Amino acid sequence: MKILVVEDDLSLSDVLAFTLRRAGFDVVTAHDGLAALKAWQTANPNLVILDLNLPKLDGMSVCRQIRSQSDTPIIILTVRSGDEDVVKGLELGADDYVVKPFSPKQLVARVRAVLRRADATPATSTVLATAHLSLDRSRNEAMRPGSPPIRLTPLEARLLETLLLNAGHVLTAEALVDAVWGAEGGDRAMLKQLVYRLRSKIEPDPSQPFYIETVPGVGYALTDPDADFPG
Amino acid sequence: MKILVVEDDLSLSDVLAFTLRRAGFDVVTAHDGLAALKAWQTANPNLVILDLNLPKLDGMSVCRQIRSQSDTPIIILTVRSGDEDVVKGLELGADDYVVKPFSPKQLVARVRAVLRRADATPATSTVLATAHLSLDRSRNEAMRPGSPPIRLTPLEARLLETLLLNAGHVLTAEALVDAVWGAEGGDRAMLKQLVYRLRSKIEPDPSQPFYIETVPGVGYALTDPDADFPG
DNA sequence: CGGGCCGGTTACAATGTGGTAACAAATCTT
DNA sequence: AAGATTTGTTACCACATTGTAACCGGCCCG
Repeated sequence: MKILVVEDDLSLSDVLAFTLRRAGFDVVTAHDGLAALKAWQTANPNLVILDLNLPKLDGMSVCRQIRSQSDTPIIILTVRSGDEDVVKGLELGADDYVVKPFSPKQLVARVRAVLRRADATPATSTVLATAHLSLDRSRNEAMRPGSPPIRLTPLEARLLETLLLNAGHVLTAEALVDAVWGAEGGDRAMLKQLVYRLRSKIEPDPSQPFYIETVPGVGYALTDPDADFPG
Repeated sequence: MKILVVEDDLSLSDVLAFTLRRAGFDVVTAHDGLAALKAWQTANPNLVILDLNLPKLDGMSVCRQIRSQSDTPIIILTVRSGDEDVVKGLELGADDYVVKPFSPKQLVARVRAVLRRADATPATSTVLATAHLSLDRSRNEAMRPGSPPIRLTPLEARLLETLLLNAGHVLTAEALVDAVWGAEGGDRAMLKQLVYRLRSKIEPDPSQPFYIETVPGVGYALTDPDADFPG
């Protein structure tokens, strides 16, 4: 996975590059808008992290340019908080945004969430599975051995996918909301709702969940017989 | 939990160390930038509290250095308020900052908040244990060999976590209250209550506690068969 | 011997959280 | 355009969690 980081503050750019590399990504950097576009064309990254105020060509324009030619996921980096800049960035087609200051962990989490969402879309023959349960991501169907496939709605499928990708681990409500709805929209109450709907489809006895475990005050986890002992 | 305090003002440094130790942390101190880096490498702390103006190597550089090699949480300590220094520190990857002058309680609260945020995220081995008892912090479950897991409430889990982190050592009531409830809220009476509730869940015979020992007039301690014999 | 302090225990109220349900708005199908 | 599906919204209930107070018994100390 290759990430293009566009940030004019060199020290911050370094920190970002370091953090992302340590998280296992390839990183390319650019420090102004024009260089960003050039780098984007030559490096063809899977995701762009984009500061909004840049020399030579501002972030908005870069975002618009990239969006007009592809649907590479874009995460906007902005110091201004809580106002229309953010909204505008998202309107331009950005997939998420992070407001400075932010912690490295937070950024990596967002990057992962966006990438997961992005490559979940295409109808590749993605089948995720544990011993008990599998999900055909191209058809949005959940299957249990010996039972007919169950049709899921897109949101339900994304939720189950996220749980499946972390089978055996507890995911916080916040992480799940992020993974399913992204930065905008999404809410603990809606997650509750969605979990309920998913359970009522895949749990043989919804009143006593077998697959989706609740961890009160924390979140949910998918039961995995092959749960990995720490390593 | 080990904390590295980097502060050149010796009297302040002493106060910090004392405060943090009383709150149940291990503390290592350094008084200039170079010593800080050295101490960081050898002590490998879970969190760094970092003054910005230091002799020999300034705080910014120390921060950048540490950040370039790990994501140990960093809290910046600064006397300058409300200007870009703080922002810059945060951009370098610090996780929080505290402006002097500050109250010890406030600092401890920030430290706890940052630590909680830091280790709430990953799927690291969130299992603490002694020979008799272990705690899965991600699920808030206590386990005794041969018995099914016991579900704990968030507060109970935090209490047990604190005890477990200092297994074999006596913790004062005050330290425990601080650890569980943070700077605000919390009360000796509530601790009594919480200890009772935790005991009734994990002690086979609550009337004769085996795990959680009471030290009258002082606090509580968790029994640890591997308590540190000197060496 | 009696009072007061301390910790354990019990009871209860206030609050929070998750599960369930019903309904409206938006979207997709046909 | 009509109907079905999906999603967002709200409300409600049951129960868990937490905070608060009171009570009891031992123990120290005068």
